[in-house]
Amino acid sequence: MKIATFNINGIKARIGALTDWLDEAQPDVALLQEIKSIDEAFPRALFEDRGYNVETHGQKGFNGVAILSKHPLEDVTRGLPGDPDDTQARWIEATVMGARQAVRLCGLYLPNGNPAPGPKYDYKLAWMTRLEQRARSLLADEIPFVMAGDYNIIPQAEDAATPDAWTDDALFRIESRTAFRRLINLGLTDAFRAGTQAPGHYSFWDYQAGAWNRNNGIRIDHLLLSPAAADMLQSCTIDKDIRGRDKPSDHVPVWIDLDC
DNA sequence: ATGTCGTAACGTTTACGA
Repeated sequence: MKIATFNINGIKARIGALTDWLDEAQPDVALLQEIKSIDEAFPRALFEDRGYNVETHGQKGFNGVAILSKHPLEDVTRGLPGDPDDTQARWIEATVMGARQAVRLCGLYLPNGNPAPGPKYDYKLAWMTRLEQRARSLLADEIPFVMAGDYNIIPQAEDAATPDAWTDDALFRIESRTAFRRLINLGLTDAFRAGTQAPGHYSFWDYQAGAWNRNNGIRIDHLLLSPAAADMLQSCTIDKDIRGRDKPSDHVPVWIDLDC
């Protein structure tokens, strides 16, 4: 089963680029972030016509996540547990049936957190504490799971072309990286790092200052796998070439092949 | 070159978030 994460940076502006990629890549599941749309305005027919089931968790103008799946989606839930006052649309879950077993899919758009320090950074770190609690709960459920999305975390220096430029940034500050490490220390696998330790692999290039042309990127879009899901991992691929197309998102798709 | 996008709004330009 091909499961992808893709921060599309606005559905209205990305209809062409997104449908082109879907038609070529043919993922079974696409976990989308930053749809920047309310649910009612999401062009679901575009994807239903291509054989996808569509579940959204949107809000006006900002944030918003969605799941597209060629297989039926069951037990869909919206919102990361742990703070009833959190109104930001950053989390959606659903269960999909593989050939042999069910897999819980979690799509996430982790807060950016800049400027740091400050209230936005505090929100990011608090959100990551809730994320860790959700991961612990899912581990206890003993269902294989995938937590995929825009983590807004550069895990290590090898994941940035110019790590020194990110020292004080919320994406690379020690508290952010430590919170990401806590997820890994629970036993979760960073799918991309299961395949290579090499530097120079990125999933985001800023629109500014010719970042793409200079390959000044960062790797911030991740798929974390529970131990049972990691046992089914066949490969993890970054669709880098998507960034060079017309009207691209600033992120590219990252996907795994899961033998489930 | 305080460098680019996407979205919203008392819109024809500015503010905000990234």
